[in-house]
Amino acid sequence: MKAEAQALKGHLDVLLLATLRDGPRHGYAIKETLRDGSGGRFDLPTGTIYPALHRLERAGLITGTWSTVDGRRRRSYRLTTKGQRHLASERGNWRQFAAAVTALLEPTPWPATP
Amino acid sequence: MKAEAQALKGHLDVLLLATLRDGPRHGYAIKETLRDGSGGRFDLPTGTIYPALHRLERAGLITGTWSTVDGRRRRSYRLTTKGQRHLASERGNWRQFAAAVTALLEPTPWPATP
DNA sequence: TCCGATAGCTAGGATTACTACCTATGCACT
DNA sequence: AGTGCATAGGTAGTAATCCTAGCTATCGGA
Repeated sequence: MKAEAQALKGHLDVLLLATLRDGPRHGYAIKETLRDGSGGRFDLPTGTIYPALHRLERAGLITGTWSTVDGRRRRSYRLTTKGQRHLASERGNWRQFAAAVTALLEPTPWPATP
Repeated sequence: MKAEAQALKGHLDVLLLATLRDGPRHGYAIKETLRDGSGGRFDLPTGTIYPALHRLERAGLITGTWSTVDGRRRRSYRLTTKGQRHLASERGNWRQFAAAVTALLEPTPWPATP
């Protein structure tokens, strides 16, 4: 398994929710938003995306509706109210997590906190 | 399982290596360094620490040596050359990962990039 | 006609952090 | 003397989740 793989653990859900911030999207579009929004870094296989979306839907954070566009079945997902709240709180959580990791990795004792 | 738990996945190894940056430490001291260095955020159980250290040793990133201090057995770990290289590259990796996640989470289109 | 992009899906494997438990020493308090 | 806590090490088994590998299907272009 790639090293990159494990790094996402626990953060994928927030990222998926974030892609729905500006309106509903279907799975494949979410995948592309994630890829493009990360500069190609998070180019996840559909085998990662779809199960994760089902998980989020089961958790009541997103809801999906079927539609057909050009003969292609699409399932559009949007954030529920619960999902919006969750996104907001997880965003704060990420900031703290990232700050803690960074602090441990780069112990630059600030060049003088005035 | 706690949400916090999954968040660490894939990042624990780097954090453990980082605690050895300034010299050898034994497992319990590593646990404390992690706890204190993260403001109490990463207060990991020994059942997480020790297996992870064994994993890192198997991978050749750290080496441990037994000693006895005050009747207590201690296993002191230090970074190998390979481990130092790994830490350096993973630190860069973390920066990029964190930047990508942050970019996706907070789409603040900078207030004007001059 | 075949291939790639789009669009959706599942089963099973691999990894990893956790819970829960165990042993043992030294010290402080009762 | 006995109890509990911090220190110090460890294991077995479980849960979570992301991946690989595979599947179906439509549409447009080479």
